[in-house]
Amino acid sequence: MKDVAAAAGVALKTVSRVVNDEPGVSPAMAERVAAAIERLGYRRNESARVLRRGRTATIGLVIEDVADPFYSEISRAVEDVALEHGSLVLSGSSGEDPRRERELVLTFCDRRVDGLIIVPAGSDHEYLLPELDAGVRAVFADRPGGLAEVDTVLCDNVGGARTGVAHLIRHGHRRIAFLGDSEAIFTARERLAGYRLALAEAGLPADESLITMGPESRTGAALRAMLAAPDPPTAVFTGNGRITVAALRTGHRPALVGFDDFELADALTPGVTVVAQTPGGLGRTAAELLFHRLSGGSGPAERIELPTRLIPRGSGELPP
Amino acid sequence: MKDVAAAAGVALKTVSRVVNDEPGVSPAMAERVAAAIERLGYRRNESARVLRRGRTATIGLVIEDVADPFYSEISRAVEDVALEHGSLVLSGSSGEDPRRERELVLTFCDRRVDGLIIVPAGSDHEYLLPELDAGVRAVFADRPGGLAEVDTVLCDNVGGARTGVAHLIRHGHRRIAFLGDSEAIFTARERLAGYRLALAEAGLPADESLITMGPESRTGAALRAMLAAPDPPTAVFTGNGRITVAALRTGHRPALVGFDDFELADALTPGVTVVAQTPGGLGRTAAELLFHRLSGGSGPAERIELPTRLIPRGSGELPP
DNA sequence: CTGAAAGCGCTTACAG
DNA sequence: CTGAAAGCGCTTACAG
Repeated sequence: MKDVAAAAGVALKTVSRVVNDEPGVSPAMAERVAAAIERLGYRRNESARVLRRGRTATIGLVIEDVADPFYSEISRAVEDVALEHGSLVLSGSSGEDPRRERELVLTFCDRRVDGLIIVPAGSDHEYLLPELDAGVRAVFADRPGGLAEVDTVLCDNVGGARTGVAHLIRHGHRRIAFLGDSEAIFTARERLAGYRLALAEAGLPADESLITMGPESRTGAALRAMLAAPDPPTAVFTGNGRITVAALRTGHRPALVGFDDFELADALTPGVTVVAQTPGGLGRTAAELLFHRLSGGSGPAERIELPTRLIPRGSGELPP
Repeated sequence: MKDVAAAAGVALKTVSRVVNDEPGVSPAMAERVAAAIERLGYRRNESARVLRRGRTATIGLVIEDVADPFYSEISRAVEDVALEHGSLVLSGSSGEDPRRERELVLTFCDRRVDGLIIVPAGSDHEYLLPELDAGVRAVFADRPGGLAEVDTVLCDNVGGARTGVAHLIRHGHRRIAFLGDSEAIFTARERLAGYRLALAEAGLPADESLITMGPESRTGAALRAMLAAPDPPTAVFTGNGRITVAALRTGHRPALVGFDDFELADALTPGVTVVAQTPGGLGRTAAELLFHRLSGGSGPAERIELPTRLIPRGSGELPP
């Protein structure tokens, strides 16, 4: 910038004005400065700018795993919204490890991100307090975090699971298994609650031997064991996309409704009936809420719940 | 830092030494400073550090679309390697638009990233030259860019396609269709070349009416038209994961080998035979090469080609 | 082992 | 409309 100022024969401040499109520069002078910028190939140093201004025009995104289609769709949506607002995205995968989540968040804060979108791996977010005090804005997505004063965007987990299970009941099933993710995960617990709710509403008993909670690596064995037992389930409700896929991999094809839509759900035989949420919508909503706050939006913390949608494709309409 | 220095009763430089684990601080003093840091909740301002040091410990990643599983696996691998080297990743999706690629890259350069990993959307990378001169390191991944002096990591596109098509020929097919992505894309052209090579090696004629190049939105119609024509193909080779999925969606199940592995390829009936590349390996190799350069690794530009692997699952072993 | 001074490249606040 | 000075929070280079 100093070189540009010298080349154009003006003061530093004038170059700064031109670079930032600030008003109050005569056209002639602006022209002269622009020419010097062009000639020298000058580009503003963002680090210096950040140091002075405080805002980095960067947000941090912490998800579980970018390689998981659910989270990569969230990523894409967040990225798109950020771009619309002239921001960039630093992202990182926590791998469901609360310590890693914390580390990533704090690293992002050291880089002075303006805001954070966090898919909480843990439930304790005390560590965020000093950062929030320092002015960082945060939004929890997909799951609530441990701080009530932070905006949160979820999907209707209970309602979605309830709808899916009710659908199986309507098609005549009485013994319906629930294969969910680890109970440590909020969404897994909520969906289990929706399952129980649907059974209760239909006056059906909840047989605990038909419920398994755990990572998808254990889904296959659990399903096989249930189907081999006396009085096996005639239908299965799977608690997320990875678990649905793991269940399908077993080769068994009981009646099935899965939480989360996934690629090729319609290409299998039969097509897989799902309760679809929109990860893109989740990401977009969280990002828009964040930028709303960053541009001064005030008011109490919001808790937004996005609807789900049942998509019948065949597997959920099989008779017992 | 000033506050910490005051609180500990030492000079700024001493605090800096402690914060950066520099040698030459007496244990007693280090202790005193550490206590003050703890007490005041001090955290180093990275922007100021960057401004002074030059290095940002951040790299930029430009891919086509994070929401595409192929690229999100690359992302994850790059992120992991970056973390191992204490770096963060700014990422962006170009959407196959060369202008968007350029914009993202230059924005990343404005933020003074140390290095770039680019999946080129365009073939003209003149715009990178000034940045390279300014000291940014770059690696092209998945496709070569327009600069021979830049390190490049690819997979063996020609060899992979050749192997896949030869596999179909070995199973008795004589009329094999090729459904590839747009000819504007390097990998699509290379794979088409591999297809032609395999046919030529088997002494089979290349029937141009069996070749379609274009985005996956046109795959379904193209395949249906081919199968409805007189003398239809008995087998299909699909040029990437998205196109394979689009072909499967038609419901038709000719013999098929697809480039790229994908989730559920083994759960379909029949299982889908694929030529698998390892997106994770691509990302990891590119990132490791980048960090090697960043830590001073010299020598001429490398061009690394990763092998592919044929995975027979049924669809590629169907007879004509 | 410890520190005082200068400077990285900008923007802020103020003066003219 | 234009500019000179101070300062953002660090690190570098040098002195003691």
